[in-house]
Amino acid sequence: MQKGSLYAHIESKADLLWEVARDGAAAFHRALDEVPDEGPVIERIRAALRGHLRVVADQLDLATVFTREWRYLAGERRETFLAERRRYEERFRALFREGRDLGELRSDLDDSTAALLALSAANWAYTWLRPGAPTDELADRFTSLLLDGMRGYSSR
Amino acid sequence: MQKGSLYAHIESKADLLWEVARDGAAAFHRALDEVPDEGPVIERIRAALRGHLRVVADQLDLATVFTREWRYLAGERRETFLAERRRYEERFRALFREGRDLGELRSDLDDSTAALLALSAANWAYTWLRPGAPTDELADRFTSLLLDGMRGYSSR
DNA sequence: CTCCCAACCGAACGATCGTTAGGCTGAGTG
DNA sequence: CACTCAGCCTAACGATCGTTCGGTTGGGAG
Repeated sequence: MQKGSLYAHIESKADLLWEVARDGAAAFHRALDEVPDEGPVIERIRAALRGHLRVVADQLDLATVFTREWRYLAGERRETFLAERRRYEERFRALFREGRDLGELRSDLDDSTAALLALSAANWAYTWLRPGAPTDELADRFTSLLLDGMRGYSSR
Repeated sequence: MQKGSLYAHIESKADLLWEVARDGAAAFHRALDEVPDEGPVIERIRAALRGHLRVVADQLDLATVFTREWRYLAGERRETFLAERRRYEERFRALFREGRDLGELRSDLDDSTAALLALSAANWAYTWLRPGAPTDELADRFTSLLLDGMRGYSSR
């Protein structure tokens, strides 16, 4: 398809970015919706990381816009998008907070730092994950390291 | 300064990118050079993370090129840069490997996953860290989480 | 005082980018 | 069969980008 033909489907380049950004936000939130809100928090964290990495590998274009290209959005669209992004981060943070409050994670856990560390790893994946790569195992390795750390031995 | 005036100092835009990419690689390697190669591995990991985040906060432009914009390098320059980048990652991985082999970290540690997780967090920082931010404390929070995990209690 | 030289300005060039508009094609529909 | 319509191509427009080049400025050095 030639570049001009694209304009039979979109209004402007900025509109296209906005559409893709919304699709990306929806994809990541949908992945989080699949995570049960009952059961062991540890399993839910694992599921959330799996879901995120799946979106990255299966819809790399969406993920790239969601994680980086969104900053070329302008004005109100940018603000609206950022609110969705913050909500996504907050949903992640809530997982860690709940795990701590329920006694499944250490009582002195800083949920902001925990979410930042987990989401940094998840977000950074868009730079090197290739489409179609198997990601569940990778997500589980991350989860295991995040939960049990590098020092001492696993309690599982 | 007008855009044209820049060409009194550089040959081309591509050359400028190449210079900055080399400066960035040098800055990150120099930060790693400051990490002692003796002493507890755990302290060296902390120092390495501190060093990386310091470069990000103090030289955000260099860090941005080192972590993302390098991919607009072409041909041989790109390959040369990527070799330096891989060497940087390998130096990180070696820290975790040594920690495992010396018994300071768990014996079943996957040093590749560990380095990937730590460097993902360190790299992602360029998207949100603002220049001049205090980073040592952040690096230490990351280090603590990575070492001891979110489950159980710290052994320190 | 004159000259030099580094550093920047200002205008212009071709190339690329975002966008528009008109035309072609081919698979339905009546 | 004529007609529609979605989907693509092609050529062109103004704007921006990377780059060049001659000119201007403001300090030193002789």
